[in-house]
Amino acid sequence: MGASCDWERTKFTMDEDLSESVINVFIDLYKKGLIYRGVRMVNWDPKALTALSDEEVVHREVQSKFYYVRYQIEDSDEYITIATTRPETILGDTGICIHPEDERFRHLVGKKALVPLINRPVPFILDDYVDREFGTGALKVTPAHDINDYNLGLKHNLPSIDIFNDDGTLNNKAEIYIGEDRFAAREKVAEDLREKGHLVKVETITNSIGFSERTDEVIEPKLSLQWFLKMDVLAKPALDVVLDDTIQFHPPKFKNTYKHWMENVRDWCISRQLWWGHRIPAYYLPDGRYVVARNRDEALMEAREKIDPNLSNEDLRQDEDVVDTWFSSWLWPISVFDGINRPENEEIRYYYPTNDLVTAPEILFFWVARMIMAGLEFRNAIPFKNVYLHGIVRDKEGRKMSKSLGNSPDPIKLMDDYGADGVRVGMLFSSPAGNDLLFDESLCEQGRNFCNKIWNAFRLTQGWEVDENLPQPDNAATAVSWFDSNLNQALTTLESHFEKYRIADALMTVYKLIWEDFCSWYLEMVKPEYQKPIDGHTYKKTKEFLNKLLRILHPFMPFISEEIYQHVRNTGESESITIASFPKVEPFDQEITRSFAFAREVIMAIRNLRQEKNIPQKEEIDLFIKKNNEQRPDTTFDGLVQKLCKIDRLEYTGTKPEGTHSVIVRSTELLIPLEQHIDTEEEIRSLESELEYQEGFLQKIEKKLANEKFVQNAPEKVVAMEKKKQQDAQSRIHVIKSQLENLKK
RNA sequence: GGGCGCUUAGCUCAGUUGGUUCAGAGCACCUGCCUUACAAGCAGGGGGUCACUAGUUCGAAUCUAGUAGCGCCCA
Repeated sequence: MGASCDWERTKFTMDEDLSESVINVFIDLYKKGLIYRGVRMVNWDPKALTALSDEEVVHREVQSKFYYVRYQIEDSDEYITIATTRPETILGDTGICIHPEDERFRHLVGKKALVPLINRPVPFILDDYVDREFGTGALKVTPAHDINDYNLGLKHNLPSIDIFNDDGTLNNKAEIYIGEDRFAAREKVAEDLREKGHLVKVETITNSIGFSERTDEVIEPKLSLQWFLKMDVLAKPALDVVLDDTIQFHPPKFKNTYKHWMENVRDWCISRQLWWGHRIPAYYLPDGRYVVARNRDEALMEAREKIDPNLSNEDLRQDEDVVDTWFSSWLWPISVFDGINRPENEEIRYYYPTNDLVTAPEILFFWVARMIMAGLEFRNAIPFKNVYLHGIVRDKEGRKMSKSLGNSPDPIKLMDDYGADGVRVGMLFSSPAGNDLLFDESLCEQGRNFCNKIWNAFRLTQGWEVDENLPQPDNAATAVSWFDSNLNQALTTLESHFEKYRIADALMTVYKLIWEDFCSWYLEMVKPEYQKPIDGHTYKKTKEFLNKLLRILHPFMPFISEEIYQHVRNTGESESITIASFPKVEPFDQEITRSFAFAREVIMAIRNLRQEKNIPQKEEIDLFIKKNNEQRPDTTFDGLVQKLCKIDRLEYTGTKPEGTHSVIVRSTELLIPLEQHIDTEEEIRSLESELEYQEGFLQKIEKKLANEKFVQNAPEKVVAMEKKKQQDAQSRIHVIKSQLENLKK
């Protein structure tokens, strides 16, 4: 939605040059001895006839039968009972596992059990993997058909007997029911066990079964020959550059996660049984030997050279498998500029390394870590300096949005309802770096309202009639210099947020700058009276401010900022905001922003009083400001206070005039004449409660300052601040007290 | 089972490496306004023992340890 991309440069990992890079890298790593073939347990989908990644397997709790089967002990009348949900797999059993401390079975160690129906003798092994409480406490071990059994088998040197064909039917290793489907075989085996007296009982249990995300077929764990990439050599340098902050993660908490993974990294299984992808460049001979080469011709040459000079093209069969998609993605920062095939070309030298990578934490390992490895391995340089990890949008229940769950909001619908900018703002508002966010449409609504606000502010300025001959009123001049300072101050804050990758905070700064400072304050300050023109200078400055604000806003709201920019841009400026420069911080007057902060409090206090006393907006009132000791009053914003509060007469006074209601701001007393009866009793009550609060506050500070340890240990700045607070509180208390005295007279 | 993280207002979340009246934002809620850019708005308001317990410190939402819930990643 509104990304400013260079659409002339699109790339796909399956493009010819990028595919070539993948093949070249495969061959290079193979020659370095980093790629090898090995056996591994995969998630097999017998219907789709492919291995699946763990992410493509959906686990569901289902009702299953738990069969208790007894195995005879060899050369004995004794039996041992084991429990299983998959009785058909006993045909692939190669051991029985018992807990080393389980008294019930200790005497069986060294003996053998006979697998029922086929009478295969299998040994007992001892391992504390077994849960003594579960089932019967004895576990049948089928290394070829269960990942845990596979690991047990490896540990205890048990053979693997694979009894299934790829389509889930039994093969001749099963000895019986050859050609039957695994589920039909389960029924038949159970029936046979019952007939022969091996079935002790059947229970119902709930267990978790993996299903194929695509075919919904029950996943069969299957041993298969796969290609692997050794990780240790590649991981070490990739870990170092993150640990020493050559590459920085934002937020940095992901360093730990990364470290843990890189230190425990396992070899990367890079082959996939899919019909699409980059095909593995390995060519097999009929006897199973193979060569790895760029293409068929080179493979044939190499095979003739190394193996048999009489080989022909027909003798070679290319590996059916393809490489994992990440095996092309990890090259992206390099291959996108053809830096693998042409390492010295101009583009790769200009664009590599880049600055920032923006991605989700969930692919920190899959992708980010591997890009770093590839960068260091193939270019001897890191691919990027910063990694910004944004949150993942989840639904209200905290679930990841996914197509299969159907819980994603329809982005087109969202844009119809809130506009693309509105949706962007909604997303950005709730994206503190690295934390997930629960999707909430009300944030998009907020974004839409913001668009509306900006548009209306623009409409207001458009509607103004400009009179170039009109001199600039003082109020407008003050407003302009205040907003100019305020804008630059906000820009400073904004820069610091950007530097720290705090995008949501940056947006909030812009949001408040536009909505509160520009719309609610500045525009109200300079707005001419109804049907009167605005002076040329103020108009020009206002248009400049708007122009600047749009450029600041553009990264967050590209569409509306461009639309309005086209109306306010000056001749000679960039023709599109997408290429306009971001405003730079200019020196600003902090004095005026401080002075405004006070004026703002005064204005708010008066508005408050109006509301409390039900004084209509339109009715003009007078304001007396009691002179504060010997201090010189700051009158910079007096005119604007008058304008924004509809004050007819504003005067400084030494004493409180009759019939005025008093409001205290900081330690200044504001006195407003009220025609209606002034409830002295109530005023006294409210002043007394204010006095109580201020005295409590003062007490707290004085206690702190009386504490020698505090004065000694705290930084000077903090102590000075406390002293300032003390003074302020004291003078406020003084004002309240004298006011109370007046009232009680 | 291993690792990482979370718990702050009714809801969704900030709180920038312990110190301004620091307890915040938006939404929701309440009050008053159809004020001439904007009711998708304006001006105000209420609301939290910062999960719990103990510690470190002059000072803790922030640091340490434990407890209780919850989430994610990898097995």
